[in-house]
Amino acid sequence: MAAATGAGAVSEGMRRLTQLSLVSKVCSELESHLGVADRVLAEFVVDLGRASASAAAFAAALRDHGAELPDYLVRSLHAVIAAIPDTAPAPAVPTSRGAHGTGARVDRAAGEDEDEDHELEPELHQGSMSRAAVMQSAFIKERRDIRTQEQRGMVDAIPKDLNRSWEDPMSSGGRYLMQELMGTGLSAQSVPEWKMTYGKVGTYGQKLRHSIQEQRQSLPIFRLKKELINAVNDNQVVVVIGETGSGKTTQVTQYLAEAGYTTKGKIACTQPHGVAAESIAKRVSEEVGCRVGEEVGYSIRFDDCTGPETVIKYMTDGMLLREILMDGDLSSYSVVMLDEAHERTIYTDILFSLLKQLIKRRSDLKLIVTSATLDAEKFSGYFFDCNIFTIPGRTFPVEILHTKQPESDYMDVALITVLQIHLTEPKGDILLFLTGQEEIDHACERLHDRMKAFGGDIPELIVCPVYSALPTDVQLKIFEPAPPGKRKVVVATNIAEASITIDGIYYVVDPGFAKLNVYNPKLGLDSLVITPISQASAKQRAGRAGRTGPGKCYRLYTESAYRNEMPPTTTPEIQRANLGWTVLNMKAMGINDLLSFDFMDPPASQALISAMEQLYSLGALDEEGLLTRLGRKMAEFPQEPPLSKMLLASVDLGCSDEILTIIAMIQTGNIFYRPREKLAQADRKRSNFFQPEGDHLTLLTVYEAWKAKGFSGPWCVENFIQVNSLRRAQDVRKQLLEIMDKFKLNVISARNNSTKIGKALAAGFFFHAARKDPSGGYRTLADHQQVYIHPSSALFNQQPQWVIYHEIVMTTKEYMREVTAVDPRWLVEVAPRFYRSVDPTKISKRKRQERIEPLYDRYNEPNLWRLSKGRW
DNA sequence: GAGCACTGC
Repeated sequence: MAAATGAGAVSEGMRRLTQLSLVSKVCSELESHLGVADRVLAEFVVDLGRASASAAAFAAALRDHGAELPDYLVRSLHAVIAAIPDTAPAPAVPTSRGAHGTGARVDRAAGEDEDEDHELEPELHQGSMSRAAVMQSAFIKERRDIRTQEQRGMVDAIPKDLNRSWEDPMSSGGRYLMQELMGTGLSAQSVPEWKMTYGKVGTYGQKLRHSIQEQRQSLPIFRLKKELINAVNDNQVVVVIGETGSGKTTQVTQYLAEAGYTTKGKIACTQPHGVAAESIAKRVSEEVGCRVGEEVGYSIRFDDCTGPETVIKYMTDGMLLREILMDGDLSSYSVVMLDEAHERTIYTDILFSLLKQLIKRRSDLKLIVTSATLDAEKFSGYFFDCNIFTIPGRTFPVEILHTKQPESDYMDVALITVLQIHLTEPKGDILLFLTGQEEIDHACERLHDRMKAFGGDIPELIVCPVYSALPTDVQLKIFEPAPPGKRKVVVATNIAEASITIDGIYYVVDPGFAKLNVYNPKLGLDSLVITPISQASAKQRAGRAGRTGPGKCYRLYTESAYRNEMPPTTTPEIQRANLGWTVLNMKAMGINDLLSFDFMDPPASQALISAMEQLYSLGALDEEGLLTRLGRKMAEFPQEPPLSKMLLASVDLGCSDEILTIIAMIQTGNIFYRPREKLAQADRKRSNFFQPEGDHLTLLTVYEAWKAKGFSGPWCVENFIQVNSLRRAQDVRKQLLEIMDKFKLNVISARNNSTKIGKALAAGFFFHAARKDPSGGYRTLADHQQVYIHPSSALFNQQPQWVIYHEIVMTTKEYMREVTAVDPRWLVEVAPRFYRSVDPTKISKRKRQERIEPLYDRYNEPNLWRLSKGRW
């Protein structure tokens, strides 16, 4: 079938087109007859229809599987099929349930050759029916699942208009991209089929319809060019409200360059996301007519694509913060544009304050802060009541649909909605927001499977997962519209909410929710919480549907939930994150009085204090809260302070080679790949790497083994290891190594001396120590919390007396992740500010067993740390 | 016996 070409294929395509419109008609008919609540049944029927090669087959399938449907429905469906003008009576199909009228079939397309049809028909028919048989059990099961949801009131989530048909002529030969990819060297056995389409997505080049200049001039900002330049000339700070699609990000820099600002220095434009900085720089360099890295460049972690000629520099906000650390006056810049400032990353928030001070010192420096409408007044107020410049957006209306009742399981409803859009809505790509990688993978897999089951019967739906573990170039490709006649569904996290331009999206499905990292300073513990998104985020998401034309946004929550339960804006990151790294860097910039620092929205003072306590116990701050020499070195490393401490300690201990690798691996995360369907096999493979000392050495072992195999990709696949993660670890390691070189820190191997490695680990993570508890599990030494070794740990079956852990995750229990066994004497040795051995003659029986205790109770007496003396 | 994002340096 797949190979059918020529007239046969045309007639097949025509047949399927007719088939499709038939199913649409059935569905719209269903809707008018049965109302919304039966749309689940409609889904089922649609599925049956898709699996059938003809109306007759459809009718037969209805009779065979109709036992699951109410009689009245089966009757009315047969009536509908028979009444469709394009159908003609076909030979009755024998059925056990007797006759509900006769079956029907689709007319052949005009001019079709009789013989060919005969040749095709049996094969199509059989193939389709056997597919239908395979699908039957799945559909019935799924329908039951859906029915359960129906009882929970979910069915109204399914969008209404089923009566529209697909506008574009689809390609009948739309086969699966994976078939083209066979033989690319990827092992089909280990890589899920739907993932194999990655490399193909976006390789179609979209021809630009207009010249670049025409495009630039069509942007809403173009009319305001002169006013904008004047505003910047006349004001040192301007807040710019640039709505989506206004062109501010790409044009403002160019206008200011044309106005002569680049003769006095560079123009910096910050972005919260590296992918955005990179893609924008590429776009702007096209417009300017240079290569990236010449006049226009970008600078993100691991990728500094700038040169001596670079005058327009797109960069991450974190990168500009690092530059301020090196040059407090930013003397090489004439303009700083903080773009997407409403996203309120920690870095933008600190840049706010630093730049506010800097413009007092440098009257020639221009500052532009872009903002969403909602925050503009606040931003202006913070920057001396500066002027607000509004650029209207070029957006199309977006119809917003809410559900009538709350959802309890957004995932299924989201998938049904996507399919519904695909089957019934006119052309346009779909963007679905989910909360995490696993959800995305799961969704893509199910969509792909479903589409495969449909075969070539309906237009192709290209499934595009987007999350950070994917290589950047793949992500960038995904942001192009689908080729004509095909539809794309981008399944993404909040990464797609803003910053990144995705064209061709007409439909947005927003369940939403999002995962937010919430830091509890009292417990010193990060936890990921699925929380409802803010109204502002919801608007952003909906806006994604109106970039290319009028769109629709399907919100899988009620309008009342939107109004009453969702917060207007998201809490700025600085008020919910662990501030260790931030505080260390501020100290390194010479900002000592953090409690009276001019934050736009100050973090809780408890969060600042506990960050300072942690830095003190690591030896990065002294008793006065001033940066130590050790702290200064730690600030050079782009990672959490405990990791930097661990690395610096490893230099003295003589195991920095190993610790470098461990740090790179631990920061990368997601090393082991555990596909749902091969959990046992994946876990077996993983356990081959287990080391008796614990997870840190296990990670080291994985990396070393990969290295010994020449950094081989197939080896990773074989061992259920995520090759992208290892490559990133390799990058991180390389970067850390460069910093080590810069400061002439020795890279020494411990040569299997695991004690050295253990001590280095303890030097960074001594406050994450726990002791086996007689009542089961462990208790942390610092605050006696009950915790457990994570079942994925190499030590899960060992349960050693004393351990240190990298982090605690709260899931069903409080689990320690990345656990290593330690000798408690190491703790006293490496962290004298935090632990001391207890005099056995002066303590209680219980304490005598422990023989080690934290030096102070940091929660009840937060200031006690000032009393302890230590030498660093 | 398990569930977890994103970004940034």
